[in-house]
Amino acid sequence: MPPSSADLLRWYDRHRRILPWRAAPGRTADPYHVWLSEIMLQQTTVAAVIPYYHRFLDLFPTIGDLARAETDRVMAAWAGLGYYARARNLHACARVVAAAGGFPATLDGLLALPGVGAYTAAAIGAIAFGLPVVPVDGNVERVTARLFALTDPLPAGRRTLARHAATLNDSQPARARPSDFAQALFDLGAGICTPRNPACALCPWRGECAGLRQGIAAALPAKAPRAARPVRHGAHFRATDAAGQILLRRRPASGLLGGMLELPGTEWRAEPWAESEALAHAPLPGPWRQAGRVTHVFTHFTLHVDVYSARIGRFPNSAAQAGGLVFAARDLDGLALPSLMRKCLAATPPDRPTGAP
DNA sequence: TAGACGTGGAT
DNA sequence: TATCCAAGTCT
Repeated sequence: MPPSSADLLRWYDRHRRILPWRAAPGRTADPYHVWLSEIMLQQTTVAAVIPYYHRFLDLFPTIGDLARAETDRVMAAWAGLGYYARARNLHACARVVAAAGGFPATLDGLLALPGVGAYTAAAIGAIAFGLPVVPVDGNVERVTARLFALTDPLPAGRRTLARHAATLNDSQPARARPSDFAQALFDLGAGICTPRNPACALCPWRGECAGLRQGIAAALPAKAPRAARPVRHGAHFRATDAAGQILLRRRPASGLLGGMLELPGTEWRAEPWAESEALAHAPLPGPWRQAGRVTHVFTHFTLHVDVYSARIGRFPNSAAQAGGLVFAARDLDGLALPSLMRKCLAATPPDRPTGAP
């Protein structure tokens, strides 16, 4: 027997989560709010997103404000959230949408926007425009795998999962409330059908769940084993001048931490850097001392950074010519510094000026 | 298709 | 401490 969308919606009406980007019952959400939240929520927890979401709406109340903002302001507001291509695409998308006078209300139109893939297009379509589609995110994959007892490991089994998920809204109650149905699936996955220790006894679909009936629900979806995470090493340099300014530079516009600021440093490679070797990459003559060591875990490698610190009287012009950017240390909070670089700065309190107490 | 792409919290 | 995980997209 297919799952009853009416049962899920009834459960949702009693248990739905209150979230800043959600419309009040019976109201339609603002497409700008839905889109902004969906981009932020990609591979990111609700708890991490909420403060960023509020800050963005404070800084950029409308998509026009976001479109007109300088890129670095957007990157700075995103700093710490990770996956910075999302911020670059967010800004590009805002410009496209603002120029067009609003979001497209079709799946194909949404899918053509920068940073909007199959999931996000469906989510915006269902939530903001009432399109009768099922957005398939990690929650919906998990619910679907368990409901139909689909045991093919991810990511290979993704096609099969999506095909089954697309049938979830086949019945009339779901079709009548596409926005609520999509969000009901999210809430079910986040609150009941959780990755570990699912609360099957409380599930509105417990009677129709093949995974529960077969006793395999908690083990689904199966996932292919992951590759081991390699280790890389780097060195970065914190130079502070007499005025309390520090020297930064801009990373390339694409790739890892693309478009963000960083302390000048070496490349990141498999072999550790000997001190003498690292110092050859210092942006200034020094004198440098190793002031800290930072470990940072990225998705696909672990990075160990030796952080060197030096206080010099005044930055030479050659530093700026080499792409160096000078900022007051007290302004660092508002800069486009990724978490890795904030760790490096926190690990190296600035050297005291000679003679200071 | 598989790998690149961040971060912080939970277990 | 180690591993997993979170409303994925792009190449």
